Amino acid sequence: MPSSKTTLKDLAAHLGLAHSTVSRALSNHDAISQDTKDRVRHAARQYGYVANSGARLLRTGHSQTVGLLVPDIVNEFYATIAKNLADDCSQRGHQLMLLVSDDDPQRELKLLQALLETRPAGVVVALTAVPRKETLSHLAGVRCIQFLRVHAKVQGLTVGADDAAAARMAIEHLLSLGHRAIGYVGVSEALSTGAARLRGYKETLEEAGVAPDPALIALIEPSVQGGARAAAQLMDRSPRPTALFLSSPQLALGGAQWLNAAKLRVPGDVSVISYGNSSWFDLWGSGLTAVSLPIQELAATASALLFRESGEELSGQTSVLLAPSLVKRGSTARMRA
Amino acid sequence: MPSSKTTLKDLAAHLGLAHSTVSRALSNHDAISQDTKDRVRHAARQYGYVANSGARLLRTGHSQTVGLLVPDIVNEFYATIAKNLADDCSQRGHQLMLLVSDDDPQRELKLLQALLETRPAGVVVALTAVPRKETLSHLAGVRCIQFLRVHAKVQGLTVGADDAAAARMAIEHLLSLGHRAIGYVGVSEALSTGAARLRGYKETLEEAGVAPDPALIALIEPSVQGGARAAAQLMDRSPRPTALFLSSPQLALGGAQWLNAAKLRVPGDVSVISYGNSSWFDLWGSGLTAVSLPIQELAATASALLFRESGEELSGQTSVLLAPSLVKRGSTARMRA
DNA sequence: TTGAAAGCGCTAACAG
DNA sequence: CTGTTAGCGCTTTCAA
Repeated sequence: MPSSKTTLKDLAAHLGLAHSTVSRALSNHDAISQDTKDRVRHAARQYGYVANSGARLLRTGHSQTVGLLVPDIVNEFYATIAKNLADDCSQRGHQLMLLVSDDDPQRELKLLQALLETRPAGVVVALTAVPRKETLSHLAGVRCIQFLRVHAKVQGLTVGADDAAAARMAIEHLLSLGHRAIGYVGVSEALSTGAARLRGYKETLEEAGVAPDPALIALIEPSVQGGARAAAQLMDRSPRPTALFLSSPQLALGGAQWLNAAKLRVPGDVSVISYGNSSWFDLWGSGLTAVSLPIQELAATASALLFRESGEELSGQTSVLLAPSLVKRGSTARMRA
Repeated sequence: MPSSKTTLKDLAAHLGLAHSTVSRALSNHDAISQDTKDRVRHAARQYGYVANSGARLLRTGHSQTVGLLVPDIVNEFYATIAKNLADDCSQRGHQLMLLVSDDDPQRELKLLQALLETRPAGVVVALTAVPRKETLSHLAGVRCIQFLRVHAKVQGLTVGADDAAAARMAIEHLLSLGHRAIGYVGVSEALSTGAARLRGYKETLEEAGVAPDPALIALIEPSVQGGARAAAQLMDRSPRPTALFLSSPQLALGGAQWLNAAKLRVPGDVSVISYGNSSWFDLWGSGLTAVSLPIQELAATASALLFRESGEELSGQTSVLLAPSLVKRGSTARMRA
C-alpha cells in the first residue's frame, strides 16, 4: 500500500532495522552493506516511500533549493536562464524555485522572504530598478548571482552583457550608413541596463560630433505596448528620425508592430536596429538588424557560477560581461540623400 | 545583528515570552494582544528573523509549495502558465517550484519525486508522451491539474484546448480556399495533443471527400529544427502540396524559416496556416494565418482550478476544453488555377 | 557494519 | 491572553 505517509521508521520496522540504518542506506552511505542497501531500496520502492524534505532541512540547516528571481518569465531572456538553471539543478539534484516579481519591489521582497525560509543553496536574481532595502539585506545572506541587471549594492558575482558596448555598436552601424537623426527607444535609467544603453547611445553620437537630441529619446516601461507608444511618439515628430534604435526585444516587437500598422517602409522610410535576440528577428520583412546577445552563454555562465565549488573562489565582487555582436539583416540601409 | 539563524526561541527569550506566543503573534493568531503582536513583529524585523519552512513542514505535514511540470519553459505556452501560476501563488502566499522535464520521462520522474518531498499543495503538469509508471502513481497522491496535454490514466482536472476542433478549423479554412493537397506538420501521436490534431486533420479531409495522403503527413519532434525539416520534406515532394498546416508555434517557426530560406512565396507558392499564437505571427510577411488558442484564459483557468476551494467540488474527472478561433492573415489565399 | 539517542525549529493541544 | 509541553521525520554523532 504505497503512501507518501510512510516514514523511515515504518521502513525500519518492516525490515527489522534501525531507522538510522535505513537513512544511511537510502543516502548510499559507505558503511552499509550492499545487501542491506538493496533490501532497503526495495522496501522503499514497494511502500512508495518519499522522504520529508522538511525534516531534512530542519536537521541539516540548509536545502537543495535554488531560487530564480526575474521580473518576467515570458520574456525569452529570463525563460532561457530558467531553462539553463533547471537543467543544472536536475543534474545536481537541486530544486528550482521560481520567483516572478513583475517588477514590483514589494512583491519581490515577499518572494525573497519566502525563498529564504527554505534556506536555499543560492539564488540568481534580476532585481527591480529600486528594490526595498530589506531585499538588499536579505540578499547579503545568500549566495547570489546577479543576472543582466546589476545593483552596485548587492555583493556577489554578476553576469551580464556589455550594454554600453552594445548600444555603441548599434549606433556606430547607423552612423556608418549616414544616419544622424537616430531615435532611441529605451527603458528607465534606474535600471542598470537602461542606463548603460542610453550612455552608449549618447557617447557614441557625441564622439561622432552629433549632439544627442532629447526629443529623439523615448524612455518607457519595457513592454510591447511601451515599444509601440515610443515608436509612435518618435516617428510622429517632424522632421522624422531616419533611424531607430529599439533597445530591447520587447520594445522592438512593439515598435515593429507599430511601424507595420503605420505602413512605414523599413528600411525605406526608416532604418531599424534592435538590441537582443528573438526568433522573429529574421522573419520580419527582410530581417531585423540587431545587436545580438550571447544569451545562451550568459545563462549557462550564470548557472555555472552559482554551482561553482567554493574552492574555485573568485574575488568577492566579480563580474562577467559578455560582448554582443552585430547581426546585419535587411532593416538597416544607407540613408537616402 | 540580523541573521537568518535567529529562531523563534531566540526572539522569545529576548522578549521574555514563550516561543509559542511568538509563533502565534507572527501568524496573527486571534488570541494574541495587539501590543504583543507589535512587539514581536518589531523584534522579528530587528533581528532579521526568517522562519524555517522545514520545521513548519515537519510539524504541519504539508507545504505551501505548488509545482509546475512542463517540457519546456522557453515555449510561450508554458511560460504563460508559469506567469499565471506565479501571480496566483504570490497572491496567496504559496511558492512555485519549477520542474522542466525537457520531455524526458526519467527526468520527469526525478523532478516529481523531489517535489513530493516538499508535500506540495498541488501541481500543474504537462506530461511527457510516455511517462514512467511511477510518475503516474505519484500523481495519484497529489492535487493535480493537467494542462494542455492529457493522460487518461491521470485523475484530476484537465485544462486544454480543443485540438481536434482546431485542426478541423484550419483544414476547413484551407479547403474553402480550394486547396486539396494539404501538408500536415505535427508531433507524435503519443502526445494527446498530437493525436487530436492529426485526427482533426484526417477527419476533416475525409468528410470533404479528400483521402488523406500519408506522404503529406510529417510527424516530428516539436522543435524549431523539426519544423524546418518537416517543411523541407513535404515541400521537396512533387507535386508539391499547395498548402501547409503547421500544428504548433515551434513547428511554424521552423517552417517559416525554411520557407524563407527556400525563397518560396507565401501565399503565392504555398498557403500556410499555423496552430497557436506567437508574437511574430503578424510580423511574418503579410501575417501568418493561425488557429489561435485562448492561451491566457487557459493558463488562468488552470491556475484557478488548482487553487479552488475544496468546497466547490467538481466531479472527479472534469475537463475544461477551450475553443480556438481562426485569425485570418496574409499567408493563406485561394489556390491558383 | 549496525544500533541508540539526541535534537534541529516549529505548531498546536491543553492548561491556566 | 499566555505558558507548557510534546512531537513531527530526519541526520548524525557516539557506541558497539
